[in-house]
Amino acid sequence: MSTIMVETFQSPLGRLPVTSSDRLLLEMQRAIVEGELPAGSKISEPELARKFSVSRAPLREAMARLERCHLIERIPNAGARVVKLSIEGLQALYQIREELEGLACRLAAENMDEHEIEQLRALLDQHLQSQRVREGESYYQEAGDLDFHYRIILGSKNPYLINMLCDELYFLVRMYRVQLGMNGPRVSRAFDEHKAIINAIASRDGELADLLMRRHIAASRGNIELKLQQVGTQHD
Amino acid sequence: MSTIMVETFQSPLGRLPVTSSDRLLLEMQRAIVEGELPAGSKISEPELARKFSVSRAPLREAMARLERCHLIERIPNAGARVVKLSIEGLQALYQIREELEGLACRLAAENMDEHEIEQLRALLDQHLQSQRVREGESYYQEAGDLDFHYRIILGSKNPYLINMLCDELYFLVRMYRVQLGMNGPRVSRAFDEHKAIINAIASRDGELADLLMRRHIAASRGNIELKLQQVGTQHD
DNA sequence: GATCAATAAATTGTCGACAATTAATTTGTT
DNA sequence: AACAAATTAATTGTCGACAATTTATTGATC
Repeated sequence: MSTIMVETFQSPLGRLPVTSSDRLLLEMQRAIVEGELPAGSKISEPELARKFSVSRAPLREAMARLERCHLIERIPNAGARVVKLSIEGLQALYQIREELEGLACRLAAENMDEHEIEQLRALLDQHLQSQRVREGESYYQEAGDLDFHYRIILGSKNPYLINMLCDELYFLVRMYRVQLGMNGPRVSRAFDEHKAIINAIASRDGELADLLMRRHIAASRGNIELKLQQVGTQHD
Repeated sequence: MSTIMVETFQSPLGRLPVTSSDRLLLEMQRAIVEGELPAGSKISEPELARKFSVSRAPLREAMARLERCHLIERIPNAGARVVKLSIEGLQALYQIREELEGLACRLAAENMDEHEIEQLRALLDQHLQSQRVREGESYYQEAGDLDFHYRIILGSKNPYLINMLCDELYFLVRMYRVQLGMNGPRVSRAFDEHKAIINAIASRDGELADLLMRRHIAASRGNIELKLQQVGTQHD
């Protein structure tokens, strides 16, 4: 018996989108992360249902899942709003991220096989060849940085960890990244940090990989904090 | 202006149950955790809807939330089953728990105020006076052990951490605990470990509290692992 | 008798409409 | 004119029915 293994799903669903509510979820995740549905704005069920040409049933199911990944906040009988980005929120989020992705690195160093590590190296080389990364224009937009973290998390082989990071926290992380951006010298530095993390994993040094990932995430947070303070003081 | 603050919600909802689907969620969580809906059994939407005298709409919303806390597993167009308990699942779950509750302890040592710590001590004293705990019969059933971990997690003051641990992972943890039980000498040892953790938090030693909590959880896991192996070999 | 195809039954996903709750508007009073 | 209460409008939560998909059963073929 031979089955054709599909490439690792990096879909937020863990599967191909089959139902209406699946498609809605993906579409709304994108819209919120990219700011098309502005942070803090109210979500009208009838309006969105018309916009996407579906009934409210699958829309509400999609919204339940959006709430799960912290992209919207619901109050019973009152409605839902897109989350707001804040420094406190960022710090609380990245505190968790440091811990969990550090753990993911440690586990990845134990559990990733040589082939997966090789693929990860290839991915980084691919990023290096990208125009935008070389010019320090951006990194976040590429499936790039995301994919790098994704693969390490998947490499941990812990289903709960994978679920929490890839399905729940990452959209919010991406929302901060996309709306407050990574650019300038941080881009190439982030790239170098990724390299170092892979090397640690490849040499099966989980402790080091853990440490490097924590630093990497802390640096990334500092970068976004600065931007947040800038836009925060803009409107004073 | 004076507002009356309600006691910390230890409701899984973070609020009082207002809607039908809220009540359904609580009821089904209890039923699954206590094994009334047996592990691995299929869930029939029409049947359960009749049983609880509601339509399928709120039932499906409750099921979406049950999936979120890993109590059921759904396959699109195919149905949902109650999760099965396994050693691999337990290990993956407790691996996360060690990390996150360790973090929670560290943060709690920083962020809990004196009053909260005092309340926590009072809670433990209360447990000690409980008949069942003194006789080593059980600990898990009390809101007891749960409440202890709950309060520390709440004490971390990190909303994402609180959400992940209290709303998502804890029901599965309780399911392992309730169905595979804690009894015998482990009960009083667990109590002593709780005491030590509080002391560390009270002396603002986050590092120690972290360490002690990790050990506490690891010990608890070992205890459940033994039980799982027993029931696992029973049916061979 | 076993295997596969076709049909039938059951279950899930989606829809439109109604009931309950909340928010907005209007009206009346100070 | 400002505030409060009552009414109106809008939104959310729930329901029953239909459509699409999957599972079970039946029947045909080798």
